[in-house]
Amino acid sequence: MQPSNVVPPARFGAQARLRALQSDIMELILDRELEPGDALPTENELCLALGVGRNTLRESLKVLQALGVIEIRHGFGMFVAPSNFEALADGLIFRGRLSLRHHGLEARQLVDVRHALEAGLIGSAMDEMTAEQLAAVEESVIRMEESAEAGEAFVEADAEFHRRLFEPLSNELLLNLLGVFWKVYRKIYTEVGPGVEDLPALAAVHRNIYSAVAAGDKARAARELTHHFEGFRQRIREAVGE
Amino acid sequence: MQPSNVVPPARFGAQARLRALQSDIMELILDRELEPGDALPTENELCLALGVGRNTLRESLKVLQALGVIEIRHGFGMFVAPSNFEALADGLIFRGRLSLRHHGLEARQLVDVRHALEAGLIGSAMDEMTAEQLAAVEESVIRMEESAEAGEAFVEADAEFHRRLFEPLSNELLLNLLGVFWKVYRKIYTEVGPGVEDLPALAAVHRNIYSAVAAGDKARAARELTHHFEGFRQRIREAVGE
DNA sequence: ACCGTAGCGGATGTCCCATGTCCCCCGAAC
DNA sequence: GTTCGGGGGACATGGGACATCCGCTACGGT
Repeated sequence: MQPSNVVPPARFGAQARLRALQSDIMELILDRELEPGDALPTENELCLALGVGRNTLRESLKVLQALGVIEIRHGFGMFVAPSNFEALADGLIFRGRLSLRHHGLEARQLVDVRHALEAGLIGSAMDEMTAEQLAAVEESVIRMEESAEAGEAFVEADAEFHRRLFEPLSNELLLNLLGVFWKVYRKIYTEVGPGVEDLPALAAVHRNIYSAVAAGDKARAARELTHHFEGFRQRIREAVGE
Repeated sequence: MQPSNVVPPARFGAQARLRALQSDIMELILDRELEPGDALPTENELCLALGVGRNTLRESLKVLQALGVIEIRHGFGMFVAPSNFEALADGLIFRGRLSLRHHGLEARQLVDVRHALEAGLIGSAMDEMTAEQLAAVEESVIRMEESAEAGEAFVEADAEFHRRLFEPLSNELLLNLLGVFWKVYRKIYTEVGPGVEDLPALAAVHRNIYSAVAAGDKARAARELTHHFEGFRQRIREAVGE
């Protein structure tokens, strides 16, 4: 009936079996040479093919959906999906917020990871940056400055600035990862941040980063990025130190 | 029937509702001030508290488990978990393998991300490294060399080497992330790798990295790491170019 | 002939229930 | 005091029923 890959003697841990089922589904996608965008078999067909019940199957399917492996469209079908890190961000944000209730260790580590990523990569990004890309970065800075002058927050321009900074690496996966940490940072920021932000100062920090990049001074660019994060680390310490 | 926080007019996408449920569960953990290791309410209690059926709840729960937010122990209960990136690695490995069927773009990007992480962080790690930690790194290299001489593969020593290299940063989260990319790299490596590995050469590469670190030469350390990855990028190109 | 809409079929979403499995706890026996 | 085994609670799995949604098609009006 089934390929014999089902339920050894159930002697394995339940957790391992669920992971095995996820692997089986991914293996099936690879075996059938499905490409992103292609439809998967229906739930019932998968139940039969994998020899598990619909509930069990759906639990694995949902996990794969959260991991961005598949996309599920209600009433239509399931498809191999392009990358999607949304769920990862949510999980990390949760961990950061959870840690803020204690000593904020993980929150600081999350910020440190973003810091390490950006400071470590800025040099390579500068090597590859074209004049157009540099101009795009400055455009984001200008939008920040305009917003700051008008007293408006500039979340969007901030995200764009950092994205454009690393676009020259032309690594979509890396940009997604940086985007995740940007989002995590942003969330932790609003959690521990002060009621009012010093918008002009924040815009100035980005202006400094830009000018270091424009000058081709990698060491200074990394240093300016460090400033960008250092103040925030301090604030976390204060927030949990109370 | 249910508390009324359910299904506005069901006008929302199904995907969004599932994500909202996950958020609700995480909010509930934060509200009740549960710490890692604490037990969550039972499934039935959560069903009542959140106003959803058990299956729907379980699908969200499994996602949170995969994200490392909670830990489910069969027959005992559910608990707030320490970080766990296992599922993330599986998802990334899948994407890499999937891309190898075509042009290997994502596989190369995955390797590039690991490269960028390690090369970008090695400098900071060297700043913080103590003599004991340096000795531990060399110990891993020696184990590699011994294994290579005996003609045995050294997967474990390899993982340990890279982990010890970045332990000085004392950022558990970052080490987990690097561990994920190590695992992804390893998997892609065995997928496209040659039947036989040049073990002595591989050990020598690590020896070179170590000596650059021991000498305190950051630029050379980053360069040696680049060598470590460059050959592999080439092999991916060959594997998909055939 | 064209277009808008109502209806149909199929697939996923949600839920409940029954049964299997596992784990911790505690009491009894040694 | 230690060990073994039963009990009870909690999760795991499977199946079925019904709700909901989506894309397609066929009908009817213009």
